[in-house]
Amino acid sequence: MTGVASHPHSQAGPKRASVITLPVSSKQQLRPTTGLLTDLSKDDIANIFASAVEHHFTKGRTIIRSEDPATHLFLIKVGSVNYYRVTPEGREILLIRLSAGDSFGLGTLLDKPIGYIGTAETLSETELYSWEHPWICRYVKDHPILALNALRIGLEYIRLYSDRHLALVSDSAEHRLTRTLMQVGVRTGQPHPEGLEVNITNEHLASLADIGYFTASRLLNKWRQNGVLEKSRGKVVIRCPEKLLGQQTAQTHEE
Amino acid sequence: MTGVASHPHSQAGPKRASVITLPVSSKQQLRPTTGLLTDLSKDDIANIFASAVEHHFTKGRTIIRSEDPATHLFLIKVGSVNYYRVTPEGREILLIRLSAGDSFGLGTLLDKPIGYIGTAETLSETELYSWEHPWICRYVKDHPILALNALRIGLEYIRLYSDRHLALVSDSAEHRLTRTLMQVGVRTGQPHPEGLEVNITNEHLASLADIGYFTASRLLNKWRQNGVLEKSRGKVVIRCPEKLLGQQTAQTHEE
DNA sequence: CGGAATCTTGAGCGGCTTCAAAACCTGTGG
DNA sequence: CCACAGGTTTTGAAGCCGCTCAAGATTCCG
Repeated sequence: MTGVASHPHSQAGPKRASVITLPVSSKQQLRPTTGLLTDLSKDDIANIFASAVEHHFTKGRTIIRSEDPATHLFLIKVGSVNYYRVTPEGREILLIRLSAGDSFGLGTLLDKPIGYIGTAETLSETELYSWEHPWICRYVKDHPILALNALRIGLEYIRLYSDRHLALVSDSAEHRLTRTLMQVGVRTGQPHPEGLEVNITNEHLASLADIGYFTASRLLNKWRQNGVLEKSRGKVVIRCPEKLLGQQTAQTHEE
Repeated sequence: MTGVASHPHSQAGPKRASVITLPVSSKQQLRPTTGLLTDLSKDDIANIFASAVEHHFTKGRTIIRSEDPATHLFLIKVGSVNYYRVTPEGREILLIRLSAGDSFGLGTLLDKPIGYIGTAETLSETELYSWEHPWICRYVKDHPILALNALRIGLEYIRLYSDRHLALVSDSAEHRLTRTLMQVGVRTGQPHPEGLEVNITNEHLASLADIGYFTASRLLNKWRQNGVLEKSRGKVVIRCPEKLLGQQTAQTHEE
């Protein structure tokens, strides 16, 4: 759940997202190096999109469901979706938040696909491309690079996921929330006169950071009082990332 | 750390490990469906092994180190290794325990490999095959199936890893330890007159289950007193798996 | 305006972790 | 054969972080 954040960002366009450098001290990789369609020729890419089906989803729709047999590969054109799993007790655990350029259903590249790992649900109006298993599967045979791109993405997920895991067993709730907030900010944040704007609820933030619902609220409030960020319903504006990172060690010298 | 367990089991031999059914109620997949070399022709496999370099390691040797650039692909011939990462504070967090038939260093299939994710350290006398990045990389170009196998393995890891994560945020320490014990038992356990023998220390078990060192000792003792298992230095013998699973709900009605 | 979703704030407590110290087991070498 | 050192395990006691629960305030939207 935690910082799983980062992800691909390329696709249709000939331009590839460049790796941006962050005001983050640690060596964690916040931006992925490649997307699913990286290194394919323009013709191939055109071909792929020509074979895609476009879908339009309203907010709050479920696209795929955890455990279902994987039949379609998806790539997000515009919008964002939550990718999560549900515990036996019914709690939803966010694995990652995907946005434009990200893909899911990678299992469909396999001849005998494994079931979808998580459930994908739109957070806003979302458009996405989809391909059916037989087609994508045939296509992979001719373009092995696709399988390699998927492998790279998968390995990056594993790394990010183990990052989150390490944080969960060795960091404090506070530390984890800063990590998560920074990562989500970098991935899906929007420029804002006052800083970096992130559209996310406390609940989702908490789930991504693997902390309690209320704990998140308390921490965010503390930071708001410190002037590090602003908070309103479903939105966070990070004013100074540096200070946010600093909080971890500086702790609450006040209160 | 947790149930990461399962993994490939095929390779040189023409026989493929069949999926075994377990006395485990949940639908979790304890045995992987394929190994890295699945679906390659006999000739190809022979070819691959002909190009491999064999290594021999004594107990406690480090084979690869987390963050190092990935230069070699490894496949375990015989023995077992711990695959772990280290927290900033120096604690070792076990990601998975690998054994014969398992491979690591999958990032080397990529043209531009990502660094090794974890550190691999032998637990016993271990023999393994290795291939250098340029070679394996060239080979993948001609045999895309390799990339697909690696992708499948990666996706299975992601699922197992998120399983572990869900368990960590929603299950009790006790529940997690039973899960872990069963998984390790199935993967690396040996037949034993009294039940299933698992060679592992409390410390490693605890790390895989994401629980404290001492908590593991206490739980194991409780179960030993209930006659569910036997414990000695570095070894656990599971007498009745069913009861072990039952513990979770049955709790300690005694004490 | 009403209702639903989101967020705040306080108080209590509980499952694990942490720390300390001692017992134990195993292989090694004298 | 015994003793010793290293790694492993046990057991007790104390304490804390963050979860849980309850109840209210706030914001949004139709």
